Amino acid sequence: MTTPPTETAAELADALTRAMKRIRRQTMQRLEPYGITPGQARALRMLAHSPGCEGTQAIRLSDLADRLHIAPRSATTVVDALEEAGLVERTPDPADRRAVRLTLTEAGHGALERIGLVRLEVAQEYFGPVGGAEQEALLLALRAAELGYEERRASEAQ
Amino acid sequence: MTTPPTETAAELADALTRAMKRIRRQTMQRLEPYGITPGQARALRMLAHSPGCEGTQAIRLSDLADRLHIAPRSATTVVDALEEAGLVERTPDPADRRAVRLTLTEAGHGALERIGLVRLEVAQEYFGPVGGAEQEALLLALRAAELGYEERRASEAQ
DNA sequence: CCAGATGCTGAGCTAAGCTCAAGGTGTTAT
DNA sequence: ATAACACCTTGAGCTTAGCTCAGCATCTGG
Repeated sequence: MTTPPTETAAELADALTRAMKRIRRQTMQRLEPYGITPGQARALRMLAHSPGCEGTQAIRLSDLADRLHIAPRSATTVVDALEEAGLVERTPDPADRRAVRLTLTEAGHGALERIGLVRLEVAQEYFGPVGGAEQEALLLALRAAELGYEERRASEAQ
Repeated sequence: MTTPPTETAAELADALTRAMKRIRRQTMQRLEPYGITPGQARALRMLAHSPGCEGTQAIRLSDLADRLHIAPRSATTVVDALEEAGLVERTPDPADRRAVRLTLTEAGHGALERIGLVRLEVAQEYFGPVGGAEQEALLLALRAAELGYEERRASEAQ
């Protein structure tokens, strides 16, 4: 639609791939000393985005699995490790005794903060050479693409 | 340096992560019917970027490993699969009988073409909502970031 | 109050990486 | 010339992060 810029999009995808690979690599390396694997970091970030403290209930294991796009059984394993490391706690759901609620411990919040800092640091380093205004523009463009993607998916699912 | 746009960079990294995840997922899904795994696609693309036909010699297995950032032993496995599928050929290096040279077969070139088309298609779909000019700008920004990264790495290695 | 759905986990599998070691080749210094 | 060392590939066996299937405990609609 609308005379596509043919190759630009593909090169964009390539550049994005390289960027992500590098950013992930860097982040992983700097997180390793803390004993945090990428998978654990993802899980912690999901937990952070889910209230779990006041108003709403803490997230349950299967919801975590959904958000991470992994099978519930796999989430069990991730949470095992996180609990072993003292970063999250399994607490029984008072309202449904089958379910397990997950809450971040003090140490979990600490880890999360470190993760945030590392991510910020790496991102700033990587995008350092790009001007602030251009960064904003880039962000807007990516958001536009995201939005389009989500709309498309929504309409496909009817 | 230069009053950093603090959060923008981090959000950028997040947006990039989501974009990549989606693009990879789509590409993978559309390549699956052809029986091509992402790892194989990566390898084929590397082989394509390496002459292998005229002037210079075809690439050797350990070079492929280097470029894919995997251990030589792992490249062996990838190439096994590719050869099994009839997409590449191992040929003995006349000049060094330890080495194995890798060349794309006819079928390999065909597969490569399909891969290219799928990648293009997916990228165009994803970045469709972003204007052509903005796509160019995005690409330039990413290239700037890449360049900075490469310089940094080069200077670190002295 | 019971049949079927739901939530978690044990057991065991797969894919894609890894290391270590060995066999066949090159290369270089004595 | 040859001994010593370095290099290319691959066999064997391990690790990690995911998966499915089955099973138990628990909920819930009829």
